[in-house]
Amino acid sequence: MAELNQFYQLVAIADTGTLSKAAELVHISQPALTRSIQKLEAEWNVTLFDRQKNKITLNQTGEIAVQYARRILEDVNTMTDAIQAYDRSLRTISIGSCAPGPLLELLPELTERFYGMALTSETVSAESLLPGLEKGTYQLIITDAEVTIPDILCHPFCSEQLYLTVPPAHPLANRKEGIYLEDLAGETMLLFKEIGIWKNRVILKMPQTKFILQDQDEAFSALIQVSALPAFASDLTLKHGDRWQNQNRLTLPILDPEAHVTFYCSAHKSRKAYLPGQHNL
Amino acid sequence: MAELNQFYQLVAIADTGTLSKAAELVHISQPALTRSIQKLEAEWNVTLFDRQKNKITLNQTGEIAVQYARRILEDVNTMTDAIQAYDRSLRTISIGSCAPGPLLELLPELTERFYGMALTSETVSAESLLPGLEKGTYQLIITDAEVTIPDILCHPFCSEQLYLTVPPAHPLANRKEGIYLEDLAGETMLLFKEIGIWKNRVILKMPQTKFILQDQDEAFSALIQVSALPAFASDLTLKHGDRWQNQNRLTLPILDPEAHVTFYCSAHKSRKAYLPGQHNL
DNA sequence: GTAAGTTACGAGCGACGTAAAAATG
DNA sequence: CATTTTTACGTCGCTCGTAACTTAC
Repeated sequence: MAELNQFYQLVAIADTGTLSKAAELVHISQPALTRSIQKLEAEWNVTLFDRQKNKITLNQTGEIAVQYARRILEDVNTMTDAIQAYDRSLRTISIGSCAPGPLLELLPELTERFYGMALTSETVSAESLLPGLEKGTYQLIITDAEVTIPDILCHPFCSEQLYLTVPPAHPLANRKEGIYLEDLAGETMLLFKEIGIWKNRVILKMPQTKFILQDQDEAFSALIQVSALPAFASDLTLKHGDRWQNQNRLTLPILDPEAHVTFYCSAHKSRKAYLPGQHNL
Repeated sequence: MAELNQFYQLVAIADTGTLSKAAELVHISQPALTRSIQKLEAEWNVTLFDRQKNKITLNQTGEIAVQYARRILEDVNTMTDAIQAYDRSLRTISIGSCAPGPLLELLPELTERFYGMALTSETVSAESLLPGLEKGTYQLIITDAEVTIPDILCHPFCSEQLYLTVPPAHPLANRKEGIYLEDLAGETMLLFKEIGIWKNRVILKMPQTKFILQDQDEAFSALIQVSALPAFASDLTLKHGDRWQNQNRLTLPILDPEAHVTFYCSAHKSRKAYLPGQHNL
């Protein structure tokens, strides 16, 4: 039987023009390549090359063979890609969340419970979560509202409380009992860009506040360190991130009701095992 | 590198359901098949089967792999078919003729001069010869008129003279000087079916004559033997065929001008070598 | 002389088959 | 007990690389 190996060698000869260079390309000796091609010709009982004493050239039959060989090798490549991608998908839990905070709670738990599986997570718009769950883009989604759809299991998962962090010298620093969003009117704040649902719940209700956006995690931490600007935090980011460690800042709870969210975790009932326990509730 | 061999084995497992039967199908021992499949899985770093202790079943990844493997194996089959067909076409001289007689002259000569090449010939309608030559269906055509087309070489090749054969007891048997087609009015004749141009030149001009058609060569010879009916022959069929041997028949020349034809042989100038010498001219 | 292709020859590795073990019904 | 799969082990064969030869530029 002809083998892919030989197709590969054939294409290499077509690409390089000589047996010697092709042999180098496919990492065998030149005589070995000669024999391999001779064997292929014998197998098919055809002539693929015009042979002069020290020169070989693809003949018409050979050109046709190379065309086919190229296509088949490509097909085999897409085959292996597809197979490996599918296999990986079986070992991967993809998580979509409407906010970054719950992922801080969820990922460590899943990492531990499903050792050996790959976890991918992203914070995306709330509207794309349910379609993503149904199309299989996500096996697990985190929403800020309960999901009631047949075959989809939904548990309350955790809550998140928003805080303001300010340097001790900041005028608001003495408001230990908490502040309201409207107290921040006229202020300039640092704001992490990927905050999902918080944008609609909080930021859009603060038209009087100016925000300096930052989408890189490290850069954000650095800015927190060097600037005196207030910024948002939450019980979850405070609990998990090292973003706030050693920052010498005060944390003041936001008292508006929008600043407290309950998150729900949903998965298809066939993926029941992925659903986490309840946290912070 | 994964090899076609393994694809074949994979498909065999999918088709038979067990390693044992598949091993039999692909003519290796069952442990060898186990190893080969294990190697494939290791190569791709993927699991293709659900394994119980003494049972294996294709998993989803495996099903996908089988689908691809089937298609690729089919593609390889069409590949080899195409390559071998093309190679054969390079070693084949296809001849189209407007009459069977000249082929009797031509084929022996070409067989000798192009030993190792395959010859295919057929008697077809005169109109399909030139298109066939230009499309490459034929490399050589025999016509009853000269061909004058650029890049096409045309030589007069041979002539054919029509005869009537009758048993000695036939009323026409004494017409040694020859007869005319109209003399056959009212007669019933044996006629070989595949006569190409002769149908238009001769048969259609004999509305008063009845013909018994026969398209099998051997059956025609047998009928000649046992019947007293007149039939057509020609100098070429008399020279070459054994159809007339030991038939104890008289041959009378047909005196009509239509009964004598000059044939021309044409080929593309790139196939100049195929053109035969001149015969019977 | 250099570079390319084919043939000859010997060696090593890989795939094969046999045998044995383990599990299932 | 028959069937199926996996592992172990020894052998055979295939393919490889080196070397030598031929040819061409």
